[in-house]
Formats: sequence, structure tokens, C-alpha cells
Amino acid sequence: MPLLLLKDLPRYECLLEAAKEFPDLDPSASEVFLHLLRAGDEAYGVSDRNLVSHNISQGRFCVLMLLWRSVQSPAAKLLGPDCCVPGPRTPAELADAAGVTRATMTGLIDTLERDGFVKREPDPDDRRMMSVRLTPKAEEFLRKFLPEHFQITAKLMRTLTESERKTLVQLLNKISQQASVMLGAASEGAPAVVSGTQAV
Amino acid sequence: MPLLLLKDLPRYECLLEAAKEFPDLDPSASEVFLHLLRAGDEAYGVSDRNLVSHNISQGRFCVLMLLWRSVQSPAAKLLGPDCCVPGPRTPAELADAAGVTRATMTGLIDTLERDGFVKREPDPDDRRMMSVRLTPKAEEFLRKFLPEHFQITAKLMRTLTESERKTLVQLLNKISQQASVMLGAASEGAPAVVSGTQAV
DNA sequence: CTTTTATAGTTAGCGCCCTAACTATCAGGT
DNA sequence: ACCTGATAGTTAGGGCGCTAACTATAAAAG
Repeated sequence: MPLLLLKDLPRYECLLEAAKEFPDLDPSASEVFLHLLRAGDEAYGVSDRNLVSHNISQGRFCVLMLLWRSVQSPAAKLLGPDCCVPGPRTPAELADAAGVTRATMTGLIDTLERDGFVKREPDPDDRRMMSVRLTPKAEEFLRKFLPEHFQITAKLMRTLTESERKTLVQLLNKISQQASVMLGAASEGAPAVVSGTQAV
Repeated sequence: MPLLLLKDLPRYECLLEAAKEFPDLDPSASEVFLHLLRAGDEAYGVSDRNLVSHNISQGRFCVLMLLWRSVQSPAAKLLGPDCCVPGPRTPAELADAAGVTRATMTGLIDTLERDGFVKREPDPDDRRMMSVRLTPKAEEFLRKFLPEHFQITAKLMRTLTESERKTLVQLLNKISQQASVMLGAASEGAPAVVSGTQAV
């Protein structure tokens, strides 16, 4: 649960009241915003609680999943989309794929290596680079853990019908897209939004 | 942006592929889960970027908003729902309202006090307790900052129609409710879900 | 009145995020 | 060869979550 957020959200009427004082306040927009943050935080919390009970964190799990794509196993290949493209191996690639800084990735790899999930090896061609590999222990962990993880995800969404799920994804994508615009996603010439290329 | 999350989400077809390998994987559930986390993270990021540009963090902002309810000003009263109920004042009340531990709240108050947004005063009746108050600087900051904040929220949701917003809130509430169940929200006899009682 | 228990707040230490500064290596231009 | 600049990775230090252990005070039980 990463996010400090009010435990009880304001009622809609309160937002309406507040809007009288603050002309810029759009009650329904604020309502969506707060509910989105809360739902996201809670969903994260549900998943994270299970992770933590296995002595792993969200960030470390993410790294393991990324590295798994590089493992030469049928299961791993299925998870990768452009399946022939090799997964990330170097800290820089991992950081980029996970959307964190390299310094952060250094820390994650440090603890993963300390706990025996990962091994650093120097690149023979370029002595600046490292190559990160999963250990058998990590692969074993993932094979045991992932089914649990998927069950939890499925249970969390159980109360939504298929059509509701579809609607929800579309609406969330609208917000994501607008957020990208606002954060200035003026990166490469790519469409930039919802062009998924990674594993779970 | 608190959450380490894959920058590119897997395409739905990849989830379908992966489901062949993992019978527990519910593709549409995982899809919603990932999009929810990402949209929440991005919405958080949009808001946080503005906060940070004012040298304040999400957590500190949250504390300021909670304390604002205790200020004897018309604006503050409007934001509070059960408007007559005084807002939280002690670190324990603040921690409870914000859903963090008291240790965390101690740290937040420390930095807020250091930066001149807040003042700690001992309670004359119970010498264990402290009372936290906003400084004029903090009130001034909020009056200047909140309109910006509301504008950003409104802009983020601009692409959603009123009916889409309504739908989205309902669907998010379904997930929140299920998450509460799964996290074991078996606290008091209260209904426990969506019973908002706080300020923005 | 003394002992026990509960409560408020803090401190200490860890994880994971960040930025900024640093080292080592590589590649290009002269 | 020799600077220059780019790149890979790490280190240092800060913020803000957490848990666990601690101090001081208050309240309850004997």
C-alpha cells in the first residue's frame, strides 16, 4: 500500500458544497479521481499482501517477471508478447522496462541477489555492462507463486461481468491516455499509448 | 509515482496465451487489474508532479487537508462533511484518518513542522498528547494551491462524459468493496464500505 | 497506594522510490 | 595516441511507507 490516501472519501454532496467555494473544483472529476486512487491502492494492497507473505515486494516481483522472459523455457515464452524478442537482461534494460531509474534498479537487484533470486554476471564484450539472470530458486518461486497471484487477481475482479470489465478497461484507458498527454509523453514518434510489449 | 509497474502492459492476446500455461489466469481479470494499477499510478503521478513542484508530497498534502478541517474558517467548514464534527488534531487521529501508522505520521509532522506548515503544541489536559495546528503559511499555501489541484483533476477527467464518470465510479466501487472483503475488513460492526466522512 | 494495563508519541532500522554525483568503459574526431 | 562525450553501473543521501521496541503518562485493578 504505497499511497497515503484518506481512509474515508468525501461524499459527493460534500464535493458539491466545496465547489461553491472553489469554482475550479469539478465534483464528478474529483470523485472519479479519488475513487480511482483508492481502488488502485486497494487492488495493489491485495496483491502486495500476498507478495509480502512470500517475502517479496512488488518491485522485486516485477523484476523477476521481466527476467523470466529471458529464461529458455516454454512457459516464459508464452508470457512474452513479441515472443521472439529477447527479454531485458541488463540493469539498464530492466530499469527502462519497469519504468524506474537505474539507481533504483541497482537497489532491487542488490536485494534480489542477496536473497538468491538473481545473479549478476559481467558482459564479456562490454566491460561496462552486467547481465542479470534468474536463479533456479527464482524460477521455482515463480512457478509456485504465479497461480496464487492469478487466483487473487481473478477473485478481486469476480464481481465484475465480462462486459463491465471491458467497459472499465476502456474508461481507464481514456484516463491513462489523458494522463500521458498531461505528463508530456512527447517521447518517440510512437503512438505511445496502450502499445503493450511486456509480460505480466 | 509510488508504484513499480511495467511501462508497457501485456496485450490481451498475450494474456490469452499465458492462460493456456496457467489455468488460474483469468485474462480479463488480469487485464483490468493491470490497467487499474496503471491508471491509478498515472493519475497519482499527474497530481504528484504538481505537488512536488510546490515542494510538498502527497502524504504531506493529505495531512494539511485533514488539519484544514480544524481551522475556523468558512472555507474549511465547507470541505468537511459532517461539518460540525471537529477535524483530527492529534497525531493519532491524523494517522487514523489518513490510514497510516503513527510512526509514519510522526515523520510527516516532523517534516511539515520543519518546513513551517504545522506546529506541535502539548495538550494541557493529557500530557501524553500533542495537538497539531496549521500555520498561516500552510493556510495560504492551500488557498493558492487547491485551485490548481482541482484544475488538474478536472483536466485529467476531461475526456470522460458525466455518464462515463458515474459508471466508472460504480465499477471502481465494486472493486474497492471486493478488495475490502479480501483484505478482511472485519473491523467494527459498521457497514465499512464507501461511507465517506472526510475532506478532499 | 501500588501494580498492572492501556495509550500517545517517538525512535531505530529496513525497503524502495528519487536525484545528483561519481567511476569505468567505450566510441569518435583530431 | 589523445581528448571529448556518451553510456553502464554504482554510491550517497533524502523522503516516506512499514514494524518493533521504547518512554512517558493515564487509568484501572488489586
